[in-house]
Amino acid sequence: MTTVLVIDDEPSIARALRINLHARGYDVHVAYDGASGLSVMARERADIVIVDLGLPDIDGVDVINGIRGWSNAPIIVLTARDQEPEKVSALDAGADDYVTKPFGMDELLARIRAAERRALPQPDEPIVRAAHFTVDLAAKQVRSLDGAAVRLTPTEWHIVEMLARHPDRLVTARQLLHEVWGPSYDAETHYLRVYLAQLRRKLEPDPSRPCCLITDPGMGYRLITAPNGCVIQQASHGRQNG
Amino acid sequence: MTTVLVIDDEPSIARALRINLHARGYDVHVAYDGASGLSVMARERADIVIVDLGLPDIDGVDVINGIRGWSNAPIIVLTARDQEPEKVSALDAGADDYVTKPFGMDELLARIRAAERRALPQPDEPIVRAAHFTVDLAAKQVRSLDGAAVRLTPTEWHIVEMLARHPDRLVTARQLLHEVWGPSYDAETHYLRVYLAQLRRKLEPDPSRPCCLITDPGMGYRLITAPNGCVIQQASHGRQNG
DNA sequence: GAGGTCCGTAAAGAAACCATCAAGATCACC
DNA sequence: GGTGATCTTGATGGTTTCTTTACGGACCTC
Repeated sequence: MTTVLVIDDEPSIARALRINLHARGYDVHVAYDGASGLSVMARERADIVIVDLGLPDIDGVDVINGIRGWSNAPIIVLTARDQEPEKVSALDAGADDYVTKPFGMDELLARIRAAERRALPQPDEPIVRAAHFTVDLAAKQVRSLDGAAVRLTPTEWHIVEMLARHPDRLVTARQLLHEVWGPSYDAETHYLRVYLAQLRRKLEPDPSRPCCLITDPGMGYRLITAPNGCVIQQASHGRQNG
Repeated sequence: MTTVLVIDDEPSIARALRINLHARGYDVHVAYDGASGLSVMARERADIVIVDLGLPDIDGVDVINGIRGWSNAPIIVLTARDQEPEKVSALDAGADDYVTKPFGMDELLARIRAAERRALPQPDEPIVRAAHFTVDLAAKQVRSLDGAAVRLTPTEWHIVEMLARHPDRLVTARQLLHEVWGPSYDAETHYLRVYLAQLRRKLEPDPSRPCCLITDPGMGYRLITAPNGCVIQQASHGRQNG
């Protein structure tokens, strides 16, 4: 269940928020000043914070700073102050959104949903496994099977990345040149020969007999992936897992 | 460099955005209708999208849906429509923020910064361990292995923080410059060389042979993490880090 | 089998990039 | 106003990367 912390000293607003949020399945905590807001946040670890700027004790921006010191939970400012400098300072302090009173409850709820959605973990980019190396697209890194990082130049990486984003599929020379060198290099197929040879020297056990970086003569290149349980001749102690 | 795509059919708005964003170091693309907006997005992979709802061809919500089909880039709606149902449907379609015209440029820029900030990864583990030091992201402190705090200048910390937020991942020079010095410093790669040398002097046992703060020539920098209790072996024969 | 096209390999100069030292500029603070 | 810390900028030398040239082999066509 998503927990929302409301920090607002206006009882009517706090009450309206508690009722509406609770009706939609949120777990709601309410604090009526900044100090108790910070302490409730520390205790309850709310998933989302809604904070007024005009609190009786602490300035709202300091509340934002206090939370941002240790939490990345989305913070939505809900306040009557509508001057631009206040919006800017609140947002730059770490607030995620800024809604001015009077506000529409449906809009606020939609903004809460947007904040929730952003907080969901983003799917990671995959790691593409070939028979003798792996391509980690997120880390921009190629590792040999023993886990050692292989150093690639920017151009080399760009080519491997392009191939790894289309595993086992044919990538035409034109596509590669277009993506790596730009639209006016479509005819420089020789660049590819030079760089593919370089990559095979770095990544293939027998560069003259490539088994991962394959040439389709007249067509282009493709990166052959290895099935997960793939048996490699040596490197038996390895930790390649599913 | 952060790339912003503006989809708006009002020339005056589009022009104002282009000028202001460009002046702050963003790379700006402009599309004047939904169809070309979607195609520019597919081609340029903008980091942030600003979209009007009242486009001449496609409805803005459909533009949002079209982008959300394959991209998680933050989308900020900038429109004259201020009815609540439209806000709700745009936000629920996947928009991250909703700003109504007339709008303050400073506020919009602050909302863009907030969207950028959210796109930074937030590691769940607040302490990142490298072979010879640890980075405590919550406490904003670097400690050497014996537990002594290492004194870093604000800029030095900012760089270490950025690297530690992407442990083992490549961080490009542009990303670092953009985050630490601001959007208009993307070309000042020399700053990075100076500061990385400084950091290595403070954090690496042999600064001329870094093992934690690694340069990938032409690509960027990387903070190499160590598993807990890892014993570092002397560089045996080779010279490359693994 | 001659000729052409495509591919793989090697190597060298040019260009871009990086590490380092050090001095000037700026700022906060006393 | 002086002082120390920090940030910016310049200069130099070494290294890496990119581009280009050259050559030999494989394959297909005629």
